[in-house]
Amino acid sequence: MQMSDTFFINWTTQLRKGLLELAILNTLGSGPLYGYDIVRRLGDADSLVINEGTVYPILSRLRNERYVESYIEESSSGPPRKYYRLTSRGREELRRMNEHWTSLHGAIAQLRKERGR
Amino acid sequence: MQMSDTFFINWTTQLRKGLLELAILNTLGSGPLYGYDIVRRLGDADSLVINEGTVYPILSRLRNERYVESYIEESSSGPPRKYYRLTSRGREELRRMNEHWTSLHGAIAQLRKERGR
DNA sequence: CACACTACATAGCATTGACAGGTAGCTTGC
DNA sequence: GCAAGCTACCTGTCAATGCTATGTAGTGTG
Repeated sequence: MQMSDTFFINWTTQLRKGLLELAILNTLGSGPLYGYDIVRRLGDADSLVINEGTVYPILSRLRNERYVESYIEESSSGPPRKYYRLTSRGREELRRMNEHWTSLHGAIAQLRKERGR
Repeated sequence: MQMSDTFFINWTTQLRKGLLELAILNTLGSGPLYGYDIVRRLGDADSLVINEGTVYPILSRLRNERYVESYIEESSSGPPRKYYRLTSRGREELRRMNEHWTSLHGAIAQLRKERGR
């Protein structure tokens, strides 16, 4: 790591745009989760560390689009939790997004291979 | 394709942020290119189609960071071309960016796998 | 000699992620 | 019973990037 990494840091921030939506939907693929839990789950991967101020706006957008739906559930320890669950609409959209993501990844891989064509 | 694809289209746009920089640097990995040529080369991949209004600002930024340098060359057909070439600094940065990209891809792949853990 | 294509460049707009800050419930210790 | 700390959710402001539209100009073609 260098001292003046402004460019790199900024770049990684930009790269997350859109990607976080995909990441969150994919975590919800394994079952309902609440916001704070998503933060922790994404935090397992260094490159996806996130905080609450970032996750809630995304969840709101996803709910507005009806890709997820939410319901409140009491917690035995701590305040009540708002769980988010994929709708079938959301599952369909996620499938489509994962496809696009795969295509993007393939395109980049192709460019890297073409070195010296 | 549906009628109200606003979300999906918007999402793909966001996903390109940062990614285009990586794509462009990777195309330059195979040798100097001029802007218009980069537009065509990226256009080979559906998911990376780009136009001039997008590529030139990016090239400017990359030059400001001294990741690329440019030189003018006359063309036998058409106006003179401004070629861009990776600097060694740029090559180093590209290596680092590709690493980060790989890590991100791995993280998403992991989340997709965890379905039903 | 108008039209199309090549080639570069800039301005304004929309969207998203980061950070800071705010509200409130629950648990633990004193 | 109450202060401190953790859990949990939410909002506002800011910065950065990509998109569209637009402009300029050189070269080739019917």
